[in-house]
Amino acid sequence: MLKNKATIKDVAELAGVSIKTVSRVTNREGSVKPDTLERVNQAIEQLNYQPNTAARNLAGRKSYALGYVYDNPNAYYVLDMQNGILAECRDRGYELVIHPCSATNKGIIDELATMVKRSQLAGLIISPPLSEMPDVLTGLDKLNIPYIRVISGSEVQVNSSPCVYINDRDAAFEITEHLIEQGHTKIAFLRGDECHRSSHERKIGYLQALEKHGIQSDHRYQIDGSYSFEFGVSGAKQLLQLEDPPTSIFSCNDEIAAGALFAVRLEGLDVPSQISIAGFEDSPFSRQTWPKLTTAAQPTNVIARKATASFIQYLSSRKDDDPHNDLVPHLQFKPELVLRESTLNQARNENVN
Amino acid sequence: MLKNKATIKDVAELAGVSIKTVSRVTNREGSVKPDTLERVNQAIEQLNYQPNTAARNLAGRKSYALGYVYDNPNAYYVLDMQNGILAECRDRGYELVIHPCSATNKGIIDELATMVKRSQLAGLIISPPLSEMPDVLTGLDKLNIPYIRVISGSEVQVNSSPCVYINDRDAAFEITEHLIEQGHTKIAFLRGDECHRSSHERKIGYLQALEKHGIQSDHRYQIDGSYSFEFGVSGAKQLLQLEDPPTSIFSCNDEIAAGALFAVRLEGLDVPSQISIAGFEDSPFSRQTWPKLTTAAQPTNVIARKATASFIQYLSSRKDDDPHNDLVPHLQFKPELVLRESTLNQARNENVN
DNA sequence: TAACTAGGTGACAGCGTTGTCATTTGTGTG
DNA sequence: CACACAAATGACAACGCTGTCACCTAGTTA
Repeated sequence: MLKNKATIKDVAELAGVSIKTVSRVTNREGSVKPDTLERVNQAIEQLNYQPNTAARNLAGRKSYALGYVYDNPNAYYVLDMQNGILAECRDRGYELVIHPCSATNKGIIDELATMVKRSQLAGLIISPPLSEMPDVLTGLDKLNIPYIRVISGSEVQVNSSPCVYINDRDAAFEITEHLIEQGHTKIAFLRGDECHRSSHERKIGYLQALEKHGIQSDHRYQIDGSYSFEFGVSGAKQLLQLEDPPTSIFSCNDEIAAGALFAVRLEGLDVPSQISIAGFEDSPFSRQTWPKLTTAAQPTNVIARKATASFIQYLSSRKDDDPHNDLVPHLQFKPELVLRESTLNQARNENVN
Repeated sequence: MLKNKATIKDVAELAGVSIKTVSRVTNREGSVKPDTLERVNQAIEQLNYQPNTAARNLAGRKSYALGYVYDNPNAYYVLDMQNGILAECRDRGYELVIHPCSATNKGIIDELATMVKRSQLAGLIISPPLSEMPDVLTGLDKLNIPYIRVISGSEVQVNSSPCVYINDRDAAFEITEHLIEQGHTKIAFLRGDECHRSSHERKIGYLQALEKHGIQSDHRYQIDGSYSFEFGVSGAKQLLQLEDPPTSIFSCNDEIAAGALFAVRLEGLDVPSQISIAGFEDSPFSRQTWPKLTTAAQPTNVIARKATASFIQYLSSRKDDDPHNDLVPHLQFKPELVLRESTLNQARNENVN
């Protein structure tokens, strides 16, 4: 296929040194006299030598590959994460190994361990819901596999592993407050999957906003479900059948909101004049409805990139014998409120695009 | 937990064979007696053995890594492809390097060449629209980089590179014929992106069905656009404004169909009793509408998997000095008609789930 | 002067797998 | 029964690199 590349031997021969010395140079180990260094570098340049990664990995030492582990049904989210991670990896000369898996799989830890070993991964990047499962994390800790995780959380947990916190709680608080400011007091909440921490965080934010504004929390308005269009439809239907239905629905994500919107419009209600609907995530769903959805934007791509950058930094600086250094990265992001027509009475816009 | 991973030696010992025989099994080289094979496979399973990629790459002249190259806005499609490829790669002990890129980028060939070299890839898997761009293909041919591509096409092009053909044409024919059987004669067609061959193939199928049944093709009913929800909305609106609007709309994919469905229902029309709508692809969109969409299912995951399997087989069997052997894989798939409520007058179902 | 240091350097043994080629086993033939 | 020939299997040397450890200088100390 491609040209046979120069090996370390060729370089050594040309520079008149042993292969070990060449290795010292390429790995910046030091202990090389300046003029030897010069000669070797010249030979490397002349032959356009690039160390063979396979041989390098085989022979031992660290690897230049990360793994991205996910179990998330949301294709948009996963691809956004993946693209962000990939962008940073390319920049830093790292490889990325993708690993979709099933969180319910009992042998998940073995599976991950095998993969890490096989591909000689330097560490793992883990997104929800896997990143929020204690068993998985302690399993990895036990095996001493480094990882950074993205989770839903409003506060940094000190002394824990590298982590990126998405402050869903405060963002949900803001969305709810926005609805209250629009004059709503009967605000329903459609919650996503039990196993996603974001479901709970967003609900907490919702409840806190109600409390702050002295609105009684009403259990009939709070329905638990899953992050799906279908639940949005059924949840909204259930709400509308109440003798005193809500005037607004805050859905735990855009997919649910799209379902709710669909169901509500089928009942002949106008959005937002008769009922307001808000989502969360700023996924394509939120723009592919009419009216477009008010939501909270989490720039997943950017988050993934920054997380990856921090993680790489962390990996190369950390000492194996000193796990408790102060360089453990803890990033925080808060999704931004995005106001659109689905909750804005005054700003109705008939244009779908 | 198995900190020390099993090597080929351990497997060989447990199975009572030489390491070479184990290698034969893991690489499906053949020349292994059934009962030996059985024993080795059992040992592999028992030890949870996974070949070390670094060692393989080093030892063999070939590499055990593939690249997946895509430039496709459809997250569901990309992820389906990716998961399928990945599943097969895992089975075969191959690594996968993901490479999202921009088809409009002028230096795309250089970009791919660099990546192939850096990651020592054995070959590339390419999906539309990149797989349908002649410049890209000839560029890769020139560099002698092996690839398999997935394209929309109804006929095998002999003497070309490995290829997977998705017979969109015949499937579109069937969908159109189904609409005709339902009594429709005013059938509109909303076409997707110009640069996707599938747009054209599906339209050809549509036209052929009209012709076969003696229905005059009407240009006012045929609108070109893009694979997006927005186009579905605007396209449908445009159709409904005709003084003689169509009684059914065949959309080039589910996203367009979902948009069309949305627009049509906003106009107060009932689906399917007043107007029928069909999509294509069987994406989640097709199930997240009400009524659910009639569509054509292309099992992307399976297709990706089989394509990968053939490609690996091809790569390991092919001789560098004999590029024109008869083993060049040419797979064909035809999307299956999926009948749902959006086109079935008799079978209306109020249940959204 | 001998002994001791430390900075440079090289010889060599793996790392886990595949390729090559030799060897063993089985099968059909005269 | 011996013989040829194919199928199945194994022994062993790569593959390109790093880790270990021994060695060789000079320069320093007592």
